[in-house]
Amino acid sequence: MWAFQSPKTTLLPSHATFLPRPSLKSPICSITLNPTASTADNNKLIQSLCKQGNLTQALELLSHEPNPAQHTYELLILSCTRQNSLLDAQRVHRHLLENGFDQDPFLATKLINMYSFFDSIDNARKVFDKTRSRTIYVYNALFRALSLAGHGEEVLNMYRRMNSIGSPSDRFTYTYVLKACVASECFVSLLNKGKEIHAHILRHGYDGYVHIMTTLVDMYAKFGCVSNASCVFNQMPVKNVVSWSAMIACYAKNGKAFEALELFRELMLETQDLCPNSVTMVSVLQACAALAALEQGRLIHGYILRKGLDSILPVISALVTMYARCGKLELGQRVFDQMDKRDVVSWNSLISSYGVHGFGKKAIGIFEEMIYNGVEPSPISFVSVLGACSHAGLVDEGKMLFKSMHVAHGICPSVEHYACMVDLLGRANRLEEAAKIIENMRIEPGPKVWGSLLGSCRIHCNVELAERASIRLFDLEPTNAGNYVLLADIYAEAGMWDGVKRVKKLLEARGLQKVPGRSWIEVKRKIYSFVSVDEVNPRMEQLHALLVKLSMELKEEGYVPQTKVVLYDLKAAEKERIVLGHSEKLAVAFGLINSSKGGVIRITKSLRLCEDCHSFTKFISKFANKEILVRDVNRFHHFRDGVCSCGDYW
DNA sequence: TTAGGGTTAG
Repeated sequence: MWAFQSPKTTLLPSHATFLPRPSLKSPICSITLNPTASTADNNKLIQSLCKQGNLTQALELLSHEPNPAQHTYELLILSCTRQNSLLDAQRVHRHLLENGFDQDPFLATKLINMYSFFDSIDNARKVFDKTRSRTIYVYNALFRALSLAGHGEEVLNMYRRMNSIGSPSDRFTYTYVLKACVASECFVSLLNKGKEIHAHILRHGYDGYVHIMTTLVDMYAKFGCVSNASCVFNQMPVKNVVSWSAMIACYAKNGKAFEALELFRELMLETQDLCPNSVTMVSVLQACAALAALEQGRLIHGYILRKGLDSILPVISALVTMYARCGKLELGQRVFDQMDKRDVVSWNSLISSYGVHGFGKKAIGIFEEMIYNGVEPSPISFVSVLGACSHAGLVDEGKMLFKSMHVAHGICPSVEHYACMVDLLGRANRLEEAAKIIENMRIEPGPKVWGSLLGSCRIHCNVELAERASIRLFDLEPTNAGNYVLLADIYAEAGMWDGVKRVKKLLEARGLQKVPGRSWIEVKRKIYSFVSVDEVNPRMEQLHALLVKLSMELKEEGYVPQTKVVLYDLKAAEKERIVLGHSEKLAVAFGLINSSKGGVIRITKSLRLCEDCHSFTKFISKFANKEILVRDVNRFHHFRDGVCSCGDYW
């Protein structure tokens, strides 16, 4: 047996004593061997080298030791992942096979976890396949690895086989299998699988485990099934801060920002023993950003400072986004400037913030500054910067960036990137070029890409291309009412009333309804919401009266109502009455009544701002001498003195 | 031996 004596003997533990024998020099790492050391000594030495992080010497010693212990391999595997060295990991694996440990289920579990860490899923699978004694740990490790790698269906198939051979699941299995349901593209079929597993959990009495139930809340959240998620959450016998955070995140991510803030309020008021943490705060900030609830966001920022959560990177990135999305770009920039360290997500937050405010060149500048600072762009960096180009009409710059993605940064364009390019070209009325991009795509264009094209067709009223995109969209997303409405809008603008009727019939036949646009405004920390067809809102009469008065006055100043988007073949006066009731005009009127002199009116809209509201708000900003900030579904419009920051390009 | 929620875009 041979042991190595490290030159840094002071680092070694007391058991690593060396006999006074003539020593040999290792050619590789200049450490001295002790030929009399026992296997036990060698194992101890390798283990201590691993614990010290000295993987090179541990491996060198391993190559001379034919009888390493199970625990030695365990520490070596851990050390390889800590040092992020796949090559060393494979060396350990080979050694382990040569020494007859290939059927050890404990080490198989460790190896599967190790290969999962290195994203080497084929190797993880091979280890599982070769292990005959498949304990629940081995199964769980593979389920975890496959779920993380996005192979959800494979996990579910194996889970079925596992059940059929009578191999029992444990509480860990359920969490991994639930995760598998959302680790796949085939959402519809796997939602049903998730529901089946939910039933298994109830049947086998696992519904008291907080981890499993929280994973279940998260699974329903990721499928967009908010009511199922809240049902599970409400029935949980024990909830902790993670369960609350999962439910708040569910609301924040699924367009229920009001509910997210309300649940956070409940957490603060009704649970004395639970303290929100950084993860909770990120979702709460997202909800504030979605509602443009600046005052609430400021309060949350104060809470974050008091709790010392202001140095956590995801929290700061969410703060940057919150301020920018509440119209306070300069505050977002200030938070970013004060960061001690930044990661790619922080940079992406700032890039997209400038993007939604229409500062395309500035967004490109930040993107370049990020690279100059040694931060490699991520796929989302490109989505952000291409989006910024699109809002600002920077077509050539966007095309260059798109090209550089693969050439300079080795990132293959995904569906999201193609959707950005289609949007960029489409908005700039280069629709044929946009269609050409889709034709030449190397991957299957999904609904996002066709949706971008249809959106651009709506802006430039291109009936022929819109029909082409719609055929694909109605097939890919048969229940998305928004696509039908866009096509109907295009027909209406083109005066093709038969087409409008046809699409409306299709919408009805599929049991779908047009989702009305909604606008919000925050006044004295309270959020007021408006929809155009709101008969129960007690303020409606007063707001309508004000809008009629304003409309008459503005017409004298040159305002001409744009009624071409009304989906009915009606007389001009009737169409005018309909567009005057749009939700953002109601919010503007409410803001005029309730804002202080010199105060900015901030409005958020759930859809794209319509042309009439855009023109109306420009006039109001001039003749009421008001600064109005409207965030629509895509970007900001900053109205001041009769002009909009988008330059009428949106 | 293994587990749950979050960051940026669309």
